[in-house]
Amino acid sequence: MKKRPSIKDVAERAGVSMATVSRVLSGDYPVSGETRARVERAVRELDYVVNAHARALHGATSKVVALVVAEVVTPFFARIAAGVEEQATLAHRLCLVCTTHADPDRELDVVRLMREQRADAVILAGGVVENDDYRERMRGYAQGLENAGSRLVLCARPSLGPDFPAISVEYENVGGAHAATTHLLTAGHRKILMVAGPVGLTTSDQRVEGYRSALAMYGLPVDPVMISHGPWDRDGGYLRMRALLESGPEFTAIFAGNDGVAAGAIAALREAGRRVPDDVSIVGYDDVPSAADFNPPLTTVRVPQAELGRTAVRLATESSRETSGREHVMLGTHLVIRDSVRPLAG
Amino acid sequence: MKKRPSIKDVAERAGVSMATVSRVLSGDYPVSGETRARVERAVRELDYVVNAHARALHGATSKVVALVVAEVVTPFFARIAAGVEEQATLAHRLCLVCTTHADPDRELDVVRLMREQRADAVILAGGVVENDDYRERMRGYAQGLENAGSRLVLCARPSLGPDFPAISVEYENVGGAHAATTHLLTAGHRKILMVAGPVGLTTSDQRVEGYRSALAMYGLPVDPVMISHGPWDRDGGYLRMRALLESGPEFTAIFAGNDGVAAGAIAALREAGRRVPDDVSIVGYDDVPSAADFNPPLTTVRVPQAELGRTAVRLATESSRETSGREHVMLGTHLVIRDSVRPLAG
DNA sequence: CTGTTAGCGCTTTCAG
DNA sequence: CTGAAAGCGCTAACAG
Repeated sequence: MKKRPSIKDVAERAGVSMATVSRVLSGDYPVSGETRARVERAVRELDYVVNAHARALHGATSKVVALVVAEVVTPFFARIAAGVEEQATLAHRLCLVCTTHADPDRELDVVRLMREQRADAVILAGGVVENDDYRERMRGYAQGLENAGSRLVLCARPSLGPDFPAISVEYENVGGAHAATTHLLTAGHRKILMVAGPVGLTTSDQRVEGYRSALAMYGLPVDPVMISHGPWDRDGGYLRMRALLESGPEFTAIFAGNDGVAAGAIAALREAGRRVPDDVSIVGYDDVPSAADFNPPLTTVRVPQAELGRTAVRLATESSRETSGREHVMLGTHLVIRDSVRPLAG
Repeated sequence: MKKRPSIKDVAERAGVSMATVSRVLSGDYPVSGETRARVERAVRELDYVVNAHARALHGATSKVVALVVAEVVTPFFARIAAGVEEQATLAHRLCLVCTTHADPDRELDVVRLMREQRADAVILAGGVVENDDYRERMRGYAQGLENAGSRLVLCARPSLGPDFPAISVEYENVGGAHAATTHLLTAGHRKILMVAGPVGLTTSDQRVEGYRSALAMYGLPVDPVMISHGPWDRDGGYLRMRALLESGPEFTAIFAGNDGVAAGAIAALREAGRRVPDDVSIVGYDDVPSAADFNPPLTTVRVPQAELGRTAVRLATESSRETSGREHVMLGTHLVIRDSVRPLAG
């Protein structure tokens, strides 16, 4: 295993100076055709590739954008990641992906690693528990990243205000929940259970807010027992629905915090002999790719995850000095009507 | 935006030499407690972080593993990615993700980028069309990567033989298909349609092979018209099933090349008034997370994607000089029985 | 234990 | 158009 060739080797082989090699490699510089050809041949013969690190030592940043998420398996994050990767490629950037498992310590480590890498942008994606600790942490990141020449992007989570030195890309989370609930309401349902996520998690809280506002719009009171908080994956939905069925309030419809919860709830409902949608209607959130294959096909709220990811990278890589990395964009959501909601009989 | 501090600034502020700073930063070196404290304080006050690039300029590689896949949204790849990321983190590596959209040119670009980055390992994951061009390309990668000190890992695709200088991590793809088909056979089905992927794609071809071998084991002939090749996503499954229903052979069961195809096929079947599993049984492949929520819950083959990803990284980061990056591991698959198969009536 | 001094591989003035 | 030389920020001998 011989040592890999450096620009010096190429220069020697081509009989030119290192500077010349560097010039033909970077392209944008007048070099005589003959010299260029010789260098290119040497490069090919040596199978030479530049050392990105040596190169990055000069410029301020390093042509990579980093995506930091809690985890990467759920369709929600996978689709954000796909959008980020796609746009990063378009912007001639590499895409680094890290997970935190929602652990602030891990997040701290990861953001710092990204600083070490001199990433152009660090994209923090997904809901969070938005307490003081969080805000302070973000302020620290923003500062550290900013005077390292890279930008912080908050994606699929609330903006921290127009004065906060970060780009934000949100989606109409509250609006989507409002629309979902309204859909149930217009179908005549009044006893609507909301099976939400953990208390405090922004994504879930906003969805609860949309649920509340829709009810309010109909002049209906919000009964706290109709809102269940807890883990919002399939298991959480299944377990909580089972408990609710056993000793919970009456209901004719369910607004599930996300499609995973909806899947679990449907399974529990079916086990209990309640037919969906004949006996109980349900709407989900996120529109995971398989929502159309659920039984019944799930009416749910489509979230533009890929677009969130793309936009995050686009803003981060294009943002001009004027805006100084403080822009804020809000993407829309919309209800996808399938077959899990029925007008209330009677 | 002032310039970011370098190790020199820290040294000055702490009143020591750069070497000393470097030593306390790397940790593994005797430094007096007092000096260490002073350096650490300076680091904190300056909010200093090392420059990973400058550091990487010394060592041969750069603590990153790269994952190269066709795309990142489907659960199959998302789960491999999750495994890779997880294990990379354990091995104190960063995880770079790139997509090729199955375009060889793009793949070439990406692998070269990874070489520029001095990645420890480059993991190529997912099925491929295994022609001469492919083999030659891989040989080129392996060579380039090898004498750059990093390793090539072939993941979820066939090994290129024990002499090929790459690590391979496969799963029992043929075996899983064999088991799936046998499951249908033991339920009494004889007219089994195989809705496979594109001809030549290793993943699909192996599944067809398992289908054939199971039939052969039962002494049954393999009728070519019973095997449909084409795009193997939900749409492909839907469209092809519709065509098959209109003017295809008779069948009582279906072996779908993957769960997406199964979902599409089920949708088409239902539209045509054929009940699943009462009229036709079906088994899928991959066991996507939502397979249990399909209508009916889908019997399918579980593939250990996360484990494939983890193993790929583990072998790449742990492989010793003796094995010289040539190991080959095969992971198991198994049938997950749910509710989409019924014994053939009569 | 600590400082000095070479580079690592590349880009970029500054001179030809 | 091309070359020489000065670093970029860090680590790794080599001396104290």
